[in-house]
Amino acid sequence: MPNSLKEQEKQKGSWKQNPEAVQRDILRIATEEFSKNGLSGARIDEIAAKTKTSKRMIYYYFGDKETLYTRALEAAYAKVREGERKLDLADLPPDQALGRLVAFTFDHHRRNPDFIRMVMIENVHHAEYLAQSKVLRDVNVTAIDRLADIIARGEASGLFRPGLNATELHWQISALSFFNVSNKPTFSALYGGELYTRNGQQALRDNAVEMILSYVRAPVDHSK
Amino acid sequence: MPNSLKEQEKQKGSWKQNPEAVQRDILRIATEEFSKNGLSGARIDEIAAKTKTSKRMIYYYFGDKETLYTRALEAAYAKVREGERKLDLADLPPDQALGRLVAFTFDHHRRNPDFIRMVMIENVHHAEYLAQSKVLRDVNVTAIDRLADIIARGEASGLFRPGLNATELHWQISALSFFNVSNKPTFSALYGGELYTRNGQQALRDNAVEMILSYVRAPVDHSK
DNA sequence: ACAACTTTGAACTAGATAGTTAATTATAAT
DNA sequence: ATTATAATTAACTATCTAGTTCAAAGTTGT
Repeated sequence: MPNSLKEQEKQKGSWKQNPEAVQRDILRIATEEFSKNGLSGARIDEIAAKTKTSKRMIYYYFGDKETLYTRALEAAYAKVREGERKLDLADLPPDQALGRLVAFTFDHHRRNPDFIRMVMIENVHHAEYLAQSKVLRDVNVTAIDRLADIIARGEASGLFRPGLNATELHWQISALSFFNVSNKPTFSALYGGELYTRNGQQALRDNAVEMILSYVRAPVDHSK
Repeated sequence: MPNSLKEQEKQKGSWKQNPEAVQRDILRIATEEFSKNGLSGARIDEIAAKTKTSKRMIYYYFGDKETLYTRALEAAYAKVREGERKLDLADLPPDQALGRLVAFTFDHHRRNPDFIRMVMIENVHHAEYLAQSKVLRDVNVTAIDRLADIIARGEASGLFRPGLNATELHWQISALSFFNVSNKPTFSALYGGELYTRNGQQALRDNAVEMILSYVRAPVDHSK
């Protein structure tokens, strides 16, 4: 019987050293598993089985389960915030910039359900691991800075009402974009999947853009 | 040495039968523990220790951990939807009714973090337990019905724009109210606690009301 | 009085699971 | 060549934890 592929791969202990790749591999699988099953739900043996390497190496590089989870959480944040940097809004007029930011955020969250689930899980854990991570504080302020810039330009041009708060606005955009992904399972189970069809999602996104834009624009007197 | 209180309480096996109370007690503690630690994070022994009764009785009445979790989830939904029934909006003009509904929902979610956490946890589990529960489907449609009524009255009076969708509107109100509680830990950790002070929460609530109201009102032409 | 149900309490089991040990081999940099 | 680091493999341990069993006794409705 000729050598199977597996035998060829594992042939007589020959391998390359590549610490970064091994750690990336572990981290990728760990993110999948934690995101799918939660911190206590995920199994180290299961993670090990799905990596190209072994359980031993997980402990070699990460020490324990909680550290692995923290690293996976950090990596998820970093990856998502990295994806956001592609967006350049500085050249657009403030209302268009904001509309595009909302639409982008909505889509971006939708494309990264694993990240959303990591954040959900971290919230279930009262953010105790995130709170201990020094890495994470810095990555996230950029989101606020970008909004502050748009607000400043909007107010200066008179397009936006005065007194807007960047953190509040970020909260509102996040709420609409995050909930859409985080609560899809229960919402669909209770009210059907209409909002999660292609058309349903497009409507929710357009509505989100509209809600945010009409919120920031100088208010119109409804009393007359 | 005289009888201690403990000895008096447990005196010579004499007790009242009260199956409902025992089950309620178990369910109350179970909700606390599941809500705090998640399904796999919660410990049956811990739940048992905090009840007035024993682990044996948990299995006597609920069979296994997953059933206990499902019952706790059902009870949490029932309790919260019950609390919502106090609200009577039929006599108010539609825009006031809607504004009051949004403000109420925002506050109501805030007052019931355990419920929110149960729903978060259920979403982490892809709503698999909720999906199997027959009880839960029915309890939740009333929320939609109430909104459909407000929309109908609003459209008829010309106060609201045509074409509003009750499920979409419910989604929007839920998103703003739910996210506020569910993501408080990570949001505070990343951006500070300003939005979760008394003033911050009041602002978020007022903004939510305003966002929803300006969204449903007949649109104003901004182009002129 | 009888039977069905409820409650107590504690010890026990079987399996799962995070983390370890140890012996060994290969690689890469100097 | 030497040495530190990277990688492999597999068995092992200690603990935790869901769920069970056993033996008994009190309660309640009929």
